[in-house]
Amino acid sequence: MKEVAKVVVVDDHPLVIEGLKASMGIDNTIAVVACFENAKDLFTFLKRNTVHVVVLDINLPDMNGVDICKTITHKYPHLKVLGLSTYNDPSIIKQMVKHGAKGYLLKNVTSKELTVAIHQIREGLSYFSAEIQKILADSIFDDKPVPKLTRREKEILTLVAEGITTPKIAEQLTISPLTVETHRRNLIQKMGVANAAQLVKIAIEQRLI
Amino acid sequence: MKEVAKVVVVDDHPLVIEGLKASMGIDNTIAVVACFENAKDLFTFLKRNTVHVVVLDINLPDMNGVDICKTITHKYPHLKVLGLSTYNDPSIIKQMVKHGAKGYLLKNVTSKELTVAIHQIREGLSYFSAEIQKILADSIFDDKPVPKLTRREKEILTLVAEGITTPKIAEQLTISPLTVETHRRNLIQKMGVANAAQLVKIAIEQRLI
DNA sequence: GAAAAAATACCTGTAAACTAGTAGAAAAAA
DNA sequence: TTTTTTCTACTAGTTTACAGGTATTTTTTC
Repeated sequence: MKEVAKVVVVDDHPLVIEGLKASMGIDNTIAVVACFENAKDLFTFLKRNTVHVVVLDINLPDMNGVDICKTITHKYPHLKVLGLSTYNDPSIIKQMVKHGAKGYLLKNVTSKELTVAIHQIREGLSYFSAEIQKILADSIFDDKPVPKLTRREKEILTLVAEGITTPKIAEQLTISPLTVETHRRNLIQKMGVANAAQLVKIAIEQRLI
Repeated sequence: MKEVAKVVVVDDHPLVIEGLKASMGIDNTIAVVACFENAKDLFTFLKRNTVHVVVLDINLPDMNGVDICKTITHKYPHLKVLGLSTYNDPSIIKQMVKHGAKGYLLKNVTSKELTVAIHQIREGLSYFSAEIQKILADSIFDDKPVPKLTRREKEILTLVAEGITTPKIAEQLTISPLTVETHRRNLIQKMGVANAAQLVKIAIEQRLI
C-alpha cells in the first residue's frame, strides 16, 4: 500500500480545479490538500505546510509559471512540480524543465494519466506525456537558448507588435529613431527571426507580450 | 420546483469536462446528459437526442466554436448555446453572439455563476458574466465588422506570419511578387491595421492563424 | 569602485514594405 | 447566365525595415 500523496493545485480556473479534484478524488492514494488561484496564496500556504507535489498552471494572474517553478525549486527542493497547461510551445516546456519541473502535462490529459503522473513524480521519477515527449524530441534540433530581453527591449517589442513604426516609437519614448532601430535589430537577432512579423509571432508564442 | 435542465458539454479538455460535471452536479435541477470532445460527436448525438443547453468551448480539434454555434442555431433553433472559453477577445465573443449564442462565460467562472447562467439561458434569457459585459461594452466604440478573408489571403497571412518575405512567398506559391503584394495590401486594409507586424498580432488574437 | 550589462546614438547601404492607383481572367454565387 | 468575388498582374513612387558595423553614456552588478 502506497503512502498518500499530498498534492496542492494552483490554477486560476475554478473549473479546472474542480476537474482536478474530481479526477484525483477517484484515487484514494492522492489527497488534494489545497487549491489556489494565484501564486501569492500558494507561497503563504507553503510556508506553514508540507506537501509532496504541486500541480502548477503556467498562466496565473500574479506571476508566470516559470518563475513560480524556479522559486519553488529553490526554496523547497524536495517539493515536486508538475506543470499543467494548454501551452504546447517547446520553449515554455523547456524553461519549466530547466527550472526544476519534474513533469509536464497538457490540459487534454485524462484522469488516469494524471494520477499515474502524480504517483510517478511523487516517487522521485519524472513524467512527461507522450505528446510532450514528442514536442521535446522534435525541438532538440532547433535548440536556441531562450533569449532574455531587457526591460527596454520588451517595451519596444510591445510597441512594434502594435504596428507602431520606428519614428513614432522614437517619438513616443522621446529617444532617437536610431536607438529604436538598434533595439529592434537586437530583438530580431536575439529571437533568431527574420523580421518584425515573425518577431511578433514568436513573442506571442513565448508569452513575451 | 424548476424542471431539470438537460445540458450537454463540448470541450476538448477532459479536466474541464470533469470540472463542469462536478460544478453542475451540486445543483439537482441541472443534468449533464452527455459530454463530447469534438464537434462531430456532438452533432451525431443531437440528431437522436433532445437537450436544452449546449455548453460550448471555442477551441475544438475539428471545428471552430463560431461555426459550431452557427450550425446549432440553424439546425436546432430551440437549443440554447452557452459559450465557454478562455478567449476574451471581443471579436470572438461578438461573433458567437451574432451566431446565436445566448450567453458567454470565461473559464475563470465559479460553479455558482455557471449554474445561474445555465438556468437563465434555459428559461430563454441571456447571460453574460460581468467581465464579458465589460469587454463588450468597451468594444462598442471601435466597432469594426469582422473581416472575412479568402482562402488565398489566409494562405498569404500564414506565410507572412512566418517571416517569409514577399519575393519568397511569390516563389513558393509560383505567382508574381506583385500579386503577393496585392494580397498583402488587401490583408492590411481588411484588418484595418498599419503593417505586417500588427497584422500578425491581430490575426493571432482572432485565431485566424 | 571596478566590471559588466544596458541604453543610447550614429553611419552606410540594400532590400523590402507600404501607398495608390488600374485592370483582365478565373471562379463562385446569384 | 449574369453578376460578383477572388485571384491575378501591372506601374510608379515613398517610406520603412534590415544588415553590419562603431561608440559613448548610463545603470546594474559584483
